[in-house]
Amino acid sequence: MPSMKDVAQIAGVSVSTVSRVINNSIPVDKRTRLRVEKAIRKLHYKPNLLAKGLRMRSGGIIGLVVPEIIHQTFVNFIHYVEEQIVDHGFDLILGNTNEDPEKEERFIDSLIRRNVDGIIFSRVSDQSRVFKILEKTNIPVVVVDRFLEKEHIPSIVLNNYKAGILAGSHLMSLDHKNIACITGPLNIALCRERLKGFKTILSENGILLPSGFIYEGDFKFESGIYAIKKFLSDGIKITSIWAQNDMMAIGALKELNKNHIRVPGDISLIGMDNISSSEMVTPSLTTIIQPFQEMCQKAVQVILNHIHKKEITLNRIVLEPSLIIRESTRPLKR
Amino acid sequence: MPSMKDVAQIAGVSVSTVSRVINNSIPVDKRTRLRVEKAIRKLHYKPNLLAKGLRMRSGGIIGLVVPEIIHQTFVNFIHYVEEQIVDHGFDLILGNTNEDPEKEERFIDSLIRRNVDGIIFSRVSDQSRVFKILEKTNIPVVVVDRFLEKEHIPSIVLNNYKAGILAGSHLMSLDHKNIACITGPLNIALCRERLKGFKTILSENGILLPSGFIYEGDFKFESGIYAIKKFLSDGIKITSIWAQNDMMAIGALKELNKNHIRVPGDISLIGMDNISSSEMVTPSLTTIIQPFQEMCQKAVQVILNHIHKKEITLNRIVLEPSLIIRESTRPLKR
DNA sequence: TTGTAAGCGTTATCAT
DNA sequence: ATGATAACGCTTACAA
Repeated sequence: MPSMKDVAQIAGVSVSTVSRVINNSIPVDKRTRLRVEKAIRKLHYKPNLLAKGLRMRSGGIIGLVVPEIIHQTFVNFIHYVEEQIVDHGFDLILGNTNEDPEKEERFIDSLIRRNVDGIIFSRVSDQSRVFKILEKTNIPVVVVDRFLEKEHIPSIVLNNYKAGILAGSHLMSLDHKNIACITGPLNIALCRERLKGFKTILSENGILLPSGFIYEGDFKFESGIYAIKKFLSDGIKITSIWAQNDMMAIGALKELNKNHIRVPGDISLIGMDNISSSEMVTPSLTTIIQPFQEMCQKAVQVILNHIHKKEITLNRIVLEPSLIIRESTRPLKR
Repeated sequence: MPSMKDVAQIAGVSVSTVSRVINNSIPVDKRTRLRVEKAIRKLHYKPNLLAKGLRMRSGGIIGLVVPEIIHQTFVNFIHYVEEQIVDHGFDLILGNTNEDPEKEERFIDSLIRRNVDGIIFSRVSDQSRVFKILEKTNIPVVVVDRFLEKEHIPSIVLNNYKAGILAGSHLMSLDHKNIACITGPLNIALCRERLKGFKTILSENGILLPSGFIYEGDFKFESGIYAIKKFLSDGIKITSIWAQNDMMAIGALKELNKNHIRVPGDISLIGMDNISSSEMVTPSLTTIIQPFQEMCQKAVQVILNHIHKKEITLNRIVLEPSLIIRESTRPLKR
């Protein structure tokens, strides 16, 4: 690979001049600029990014930390973050922590040592020790899909409370009164928020959500299956269910099918996330959409603002979910 | 961030000694080594990777090029490649080309300028100009899921012909004789291979696959829907279908459901890829498994071999598909 | 407008 | 066994 030196030699100038031409930082004489550009073309010269990054203390890289790769939510984050990032001339280093604090720490470490320009986390735990490490680096950081109570770190979150409201309202608008909920892990705040919104809107309309009507799952397909098994063996009478993500909703659908309970004929079903399978299954799922693309846009924006020393976002940015009605919900027949 | 200089100062040695301790390249006196290590711990010192990469002409990075991110096949590649790579101490830079040659070129360019240690492609086109560029760099390169005819670049591919054989054999073992196929884009070699295997095994058993029984799709959900619409409007009589990926199979399933054609009651259905939805739908899909993990392992292995100057793989490595039987196929009733 | 030279944080060569 | 020193390829005062 040719270096600036080579270009300088061919153009008959010094390396600083070449640098100036490339970054057009300082005015350069038209004629010499032309000579330099010609040399650059001739050699197919491209500045080395490590040298540049080393010198500028800025690697031209954004790190994205996900707790899992094979999971549509994070695939969305990866997709949209990549899209945003390359648009702004950065490269993306992807790291999967597998929820392992040690892997997480190693990855963050590596990012710091690469002079990254920013780090985007999706769904870290409050406990995560990495924030302590990052505090002393002034590397721009943002958390997506999770609000950290204690830390003063900007986060982009969904209005999960509202999601619960949307699900509940829709079901009630269809006249359902016997309603169940399959939640995600309740040690995750966003699951509690969703449930809270759901409960609130129901109770405001005089509908109770007994604890037996709530099944705590883990966001996986199997949870949906177990939930239905539980509901069935408990013999509770319900006409509708909200599952806090599509995966569990589809699990529920599968188990309902197996027991010859029709959706939406006997039971209306709502999911959340709008994963691709949600419109592929029969019946297609009524679900709640998270604006993933917008979340990632905001996340990258927060980083860029920080880099350019504009307003540093210290609070949270809240985005709104929306309902998409498909085939799995219908008015209660009397 | 502290540098070697800081460590050296505290330990009262020169930077070279610090470097030696870290890389234990050359023997260092036990006592000085201890002093240095203490200083390192005290400062939480970690070598800067850009400086190291610049000096060593090796960035400690592997680039992964995918044509698309939101697509289970590539999600698999991303997942397994990441897994492999960090195991070997590299970081992963991910680039999505969106099938756009210009984006592809920019990405490769960026990788080269970062002194990457290897590049893994998934499914590039034969036309791709980047290989010309890469030829002069002697950066290890490997292609997954695609065999490049012309170039002498190692590739990891599936035995797609065999996949066709597996699908056909399974259907015939269930006594099916009226068989249709929904293919991927036939300008992609692997689709032609799959079809060829399928046709071959059928004809060896005296079963014809008339052109009207073949629908050329594009691997997307909608293709499955259109295929069924076409078969139905053409009025062809079939009892089983192989779709060359699960996405299209699920589309077909959806459209069959809509037309009250039962799977597997009226029609047996096979997919390919074993995407997560394939066991979530009802009936769960009989499908063909690609050993994605193994493919990625081999890919990384090829890169590592090249790096360590061991045997440089110049040929293709072929891996075998396997059949997993679930609910969507059953013996033909007479 | 241009060149010289120092510095970013390493590793590697050559002395000592 | 250890230390200077050059070099990796770039940017940026400072000089000219």
